[in-house]
Amino acid sequence: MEPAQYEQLTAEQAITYQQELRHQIKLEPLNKPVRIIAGSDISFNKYSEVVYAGIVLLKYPEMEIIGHATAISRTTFPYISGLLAFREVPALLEAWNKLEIKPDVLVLDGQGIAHRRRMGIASHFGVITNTPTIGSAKSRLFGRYEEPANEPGSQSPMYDRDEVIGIALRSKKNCNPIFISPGHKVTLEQSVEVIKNCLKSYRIPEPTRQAHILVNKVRVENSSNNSGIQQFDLFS
DNA sequence: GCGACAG
DNA sequence: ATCTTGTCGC
Repeated sequence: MEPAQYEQLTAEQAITYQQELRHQIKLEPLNKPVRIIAGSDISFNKYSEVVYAGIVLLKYPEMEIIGHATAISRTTFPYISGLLAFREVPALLEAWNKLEIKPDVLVLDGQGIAHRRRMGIASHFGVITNTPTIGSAKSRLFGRYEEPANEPGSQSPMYDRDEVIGIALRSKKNCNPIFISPGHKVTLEQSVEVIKNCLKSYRIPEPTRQAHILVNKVRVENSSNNSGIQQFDLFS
């Protein structure tokens, strides 16, 4: 199924589709060393169907920005906990297709396999694009965990029954932890290692933090003109 | 039925 | 997610 058709799905059909996609997830070690990493995010105005998607490319582990791509799209698929991918993936894919260079791994703002059906947005995007992905969420969606110690680097596993599906990581002292889980084509251990190497002095890892800054800038610069799509002035 | 609930 | 000023704590 094409992401452009997600709009037509009912919540029930979306769940059925997740059940099919979950069988395609491969949590294997990364093929090659990470040289380029990317972060993605979405932004939108409240009550608006217009969504601003963006992906930022950075050198790893320097975290130097080397490029980006954005896309302005629309969606009517509502935000439903557990079905986030159906609302955000279509726009993210548009930005993804505009990238001049594809990263060795992509970090998405949300869960990977730390999801009831193991199909968080990171796993979903990774499977349909056949790309290594990592989920880095600001809050928990699913899974049980013990609060990690209040010390940078402290972590504790997230469980579904007796299965480890992610880790709660204290990325910064006195800040709530972030939730890391592999999306596709990467292991949980590598996911944690990569994210740790992406941390600066902020709670959020650089790829996702920069993507967030980018999409908000694009939104503010574009939502002033009522069209929702790129506007060009004839002559000037 | 009640509480939880990525962005 | 977005709307928003000040304010508490390290």
